[in-house]
Amino acid sequence: MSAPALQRFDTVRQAFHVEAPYDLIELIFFAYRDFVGEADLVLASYGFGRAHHRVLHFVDRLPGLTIAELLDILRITKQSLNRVLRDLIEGGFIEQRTGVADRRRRLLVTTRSGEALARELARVQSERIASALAEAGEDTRVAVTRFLAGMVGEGDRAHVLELVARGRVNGAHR
Amino acid sequence: MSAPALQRFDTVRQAFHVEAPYDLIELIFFAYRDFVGEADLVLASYGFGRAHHRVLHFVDRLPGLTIAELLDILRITKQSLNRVLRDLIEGGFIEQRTGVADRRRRLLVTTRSGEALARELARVQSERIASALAEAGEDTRVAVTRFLAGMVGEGDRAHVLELVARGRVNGAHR
DNA sequence: GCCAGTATGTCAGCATTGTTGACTTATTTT
DNA sequence: AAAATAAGTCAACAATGCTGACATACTGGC
Repeated sequence: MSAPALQRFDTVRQAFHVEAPYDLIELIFFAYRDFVGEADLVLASYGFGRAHHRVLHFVDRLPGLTIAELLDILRITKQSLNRVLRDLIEGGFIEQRTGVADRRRRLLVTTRSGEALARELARVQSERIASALAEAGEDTRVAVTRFLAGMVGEGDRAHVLELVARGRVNGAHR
Repeated sequence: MSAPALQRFDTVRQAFHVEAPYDLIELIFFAYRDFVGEADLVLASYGFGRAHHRVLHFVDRLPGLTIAELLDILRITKQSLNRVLRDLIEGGFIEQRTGVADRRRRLLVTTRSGEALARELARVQSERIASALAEAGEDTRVAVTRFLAGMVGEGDRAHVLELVARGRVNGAHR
């Protein structure tokens, strides 16, 4: 919708007292809370937190990821990243390799145990997603995927969709 | 699905190398990041954070909420809640009233400016949801609602759905 | 009316994960 | 050789979780 069109819509919405989708706002909160909460339990037994999960997940999905790319995905500072990355490297879950074309770069890859943990976390979350999709009806998946993509900021959406697709390809090749 | 049925499903899944829904796992991360990120910008101009948003939101939606109920919704400790609640009360966004039936209880309600801020935040988030739904096709809403409800932990789902419904009723009455 | 239980508030300390700012090192590009 | 880039590090701080301990006010049962 264009900007003027949005303004007209807004006027109409106010005139008719269209209610905000409070049910969805709240369900997003509760769904996310439980979605990440279950993984947190697994992580806690390794002494890790959510930040470690995010790093491990994307390194597993995008092997050879550089620090700069990871910072861009997570939108945190390198100081924040370094803390959790150090934990993962010292724990033997992630390894750094020096870039070939550019030796300044650190290419991140999971070790065997890093991959195992990443997959275990993905499995837990997958099961919750699968059961939610099953309850909602299997044709729900396309709708949900499109909805979630639409929730991503417009400026970032193309990039995010490209990353998600890149992850799929890598995943299929391993 | 029953537990033995899930085990059989798992065996089949492994045998056929069924991929986890990595696209959805990642889209949930990116969608949530941007969904709350936009509200964070508004909150920052008031000197508030996400924790304040959650408290303000539920007090606005469920006027007369008690501390105990709020703790149950947010799943945090009373010490954590008290810090942000104090900020909101001192800032004049939330008021406490003594319970009538039970004078130990503190019934929480938003002030005029608290209501205004809560509605402003809800408006920002509503617009993102509305545009995501519009892009995905309007019939998506039912599917997304069911999916999100299915993502909530089973033990909590009935309670969550009741809360969401209660909020709607109150909202219509104001 | 007393007493156990409940609802709330508060102090102190700590962990995780985010931030800014400043600076270093290694490497590539110009 | 100089400038730009990729990454690492130190120090300090903020937001938001946590545990444990204890205080206050009120209710409900006996």
